[in-house]
Amino acid sequence: MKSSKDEIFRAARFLFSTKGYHGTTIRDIAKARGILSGSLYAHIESKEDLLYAIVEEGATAFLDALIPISQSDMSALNKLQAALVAHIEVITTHMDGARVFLHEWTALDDEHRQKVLLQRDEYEKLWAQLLQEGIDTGVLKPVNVKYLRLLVLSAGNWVSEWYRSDGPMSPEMIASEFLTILLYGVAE
Amino acid sequence: MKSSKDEIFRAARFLFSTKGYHGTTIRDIAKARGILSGSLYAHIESKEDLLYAIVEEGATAFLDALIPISQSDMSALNKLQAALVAHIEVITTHMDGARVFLHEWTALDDEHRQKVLLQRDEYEKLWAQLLQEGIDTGVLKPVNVKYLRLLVLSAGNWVSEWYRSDGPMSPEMIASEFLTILLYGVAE
DNA sequence: CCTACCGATCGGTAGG
DNA sequence: CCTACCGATCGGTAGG
Repeated sequence: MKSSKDEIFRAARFLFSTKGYHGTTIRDIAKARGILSGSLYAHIESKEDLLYAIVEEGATAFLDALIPISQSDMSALNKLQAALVAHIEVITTHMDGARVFLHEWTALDDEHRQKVLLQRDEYEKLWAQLLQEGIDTGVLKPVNVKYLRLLVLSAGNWVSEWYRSDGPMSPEMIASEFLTILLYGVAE
Repeated sequence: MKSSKDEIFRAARFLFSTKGYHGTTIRDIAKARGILSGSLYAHIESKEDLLYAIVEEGATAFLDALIPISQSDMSALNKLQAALVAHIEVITTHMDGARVFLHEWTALDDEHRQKVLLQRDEYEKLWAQLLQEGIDTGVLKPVNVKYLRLLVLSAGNWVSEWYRSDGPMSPEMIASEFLTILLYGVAE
């Protein structure tokens, strides 16, 4: 059962992802649903509230995917692999939401932005722990964890800039190729 | 000699980078220069023209840094190293312009966007050639060049999201650490 | 969800 | 670079 509210969110997610929050008007969203702009306010509180709901949803999707992996009893290497697959799968299966989370959180008001940054900090902390575990157990070289985390998440996040669901690369293939290069390098 | 026009460009670069093109008003830019919005039009043609000038400047900075490296007679490995350093230096020394180029080109009108995308395509082609040369001369493993280029540039581009000039990492250190991980991997 | 608006702000211009 | 505007559009609301 898709409610009107769901459809409004879907339209807003797509438009915010494509044209940005400030580049999207309330009338754009209404038009995508075939209604007039004033009618939106039966379903939403404000444009900013709509943005926050979408960004929060994105942040939560990343955390919900990583937390069970982080808490599992897999080996450090398997955790790393599972986490990279999960990260790229969140991006590729929720492209619009992930893109809005990654790029449009700057448009949030102070209070909402603070909340989202706390979620992002938690996500980054879990990744740092996971990589540190790999180093501590001797499966990863003793590199600077902050650099490594930045490199992994940088490459992961940028997938949202070029991934196309109708392209030749599946999420699993992307994650697998990235992981192989990261683990073993490209020097012959 | 800094002209008024230079100062307007500087203010616009900063504001577009921080709040986005659509999130920045012509009055924001004027205010940063201590003048009124109408007065801007003695120096610029339109808001969109200002955006294009800044985005084009960013695209050209990346190309101007890469082309001499690409055409030099360095070894493939030295080219790769020099190209990564150059890419990260363009980002870190022109943060605002690079960020506007990387994120705000979507706000350009069709004609300007096409021109910028041609520059981006050329940049990516040079990188692909450079990596292919590494594979052909046997210094890099025969991995999929497209994946590798995406991984390298993804990690490189995302630097624009977290780099702070007052932070602990210099551009050279970032490039060096990234290159070491990419070449030799992190698996122990 | 529509009709019918509102005040505020937008990018931009004419004439100095 | 300012004064003084312009028409268009913005996010949002009252009352059905």
